[in-house]
Amino acid sequence: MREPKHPDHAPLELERFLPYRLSILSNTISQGIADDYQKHYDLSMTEWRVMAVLARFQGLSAREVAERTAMDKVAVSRALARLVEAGRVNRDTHDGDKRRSVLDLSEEGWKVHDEVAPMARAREREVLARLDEEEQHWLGRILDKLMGTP
Amino acid sequence: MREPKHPDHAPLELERFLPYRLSILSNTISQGIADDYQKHYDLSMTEWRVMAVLARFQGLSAREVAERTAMDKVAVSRALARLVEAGRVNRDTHDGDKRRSVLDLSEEGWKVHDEVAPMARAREREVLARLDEEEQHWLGRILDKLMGTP
DNA sequence: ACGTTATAGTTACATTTGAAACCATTAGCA
DNA sequence: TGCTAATGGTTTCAAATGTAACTATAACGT
Repeated sequence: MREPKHPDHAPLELERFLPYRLSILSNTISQGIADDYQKHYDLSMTEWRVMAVLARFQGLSAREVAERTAMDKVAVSRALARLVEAGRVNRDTHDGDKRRSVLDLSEEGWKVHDEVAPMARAREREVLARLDEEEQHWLGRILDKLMGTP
Repeated sequence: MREPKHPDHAPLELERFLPYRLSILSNTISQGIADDYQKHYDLSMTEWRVMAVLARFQGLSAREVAERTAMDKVAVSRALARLVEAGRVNRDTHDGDKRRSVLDLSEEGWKVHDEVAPMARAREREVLARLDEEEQHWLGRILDKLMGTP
């Protein structure tokens, strides 16, 4: 194999580069979880995220869903179209503002949620199980800090 | 705002869910960096990753690039097509195995690399600067562990 | 040497995603 | 009130991506 050397150019070491590593790790984990339900429930990751926030916050508008999922409104619109079509989400119109929708999981939606959520949690535990107590603690703290709004 | 409550369903708290948080963080950081060069250099993130590994390892084949970037071979093929077209990468054929290509950054490619790499590194530093020494240490250790192959 | 299998890489097609344009409705304000 | 701007949401079109099929070359086993 060739030598990793080119002194006068200071090449980037991709495999030590934080953004790259985070990207690989994140994709690996998220894809692993998605594989658990995508095929079996015909449910995309974006759709699942929408369902997850609707499980916690009932009656949100599409815009509010977008905020809470960090997805853009087009993605949310599309996810909702499929979810409503599949009978997993009920969509009403807001009284007094006909632009807004009022979203909720349907019975069927709750059923899916109650099966997928434990799977997702189990996967999270598997990942965390690779770290000891102390590392888990620091990870939480680091994420809080990096994702804070200073 | 509505109350986050639905006791008999144990909804997932997305904003505390590790895979979700990692995904948001990773996308925010990577996109921030990409914004630095995408428009200005007409260079996609995948193309940049290919250039970065070719800066470190000269004469790789496309398959080897795929391995080192964790991209699939189709993505690499497409990135290379554009990079060669743009005159940023030289592609030769391997002596003794006409299937393999032998890839290197061109003069022009090095020029781009030498401008983009410092920008990327600066961004990484900005992120890390939000953590203190100890946190940086733990982050590195945690990533090593989570990305290891046990 | 010859037929089979495997590998490197590209192409074709379908699906996903993103950006901008686009309705419909509401808010702001003269 | 009536006009303009802003907002919620969908649609449209182009670019990005994934999967499978394909071509060309090389490796393997007999």
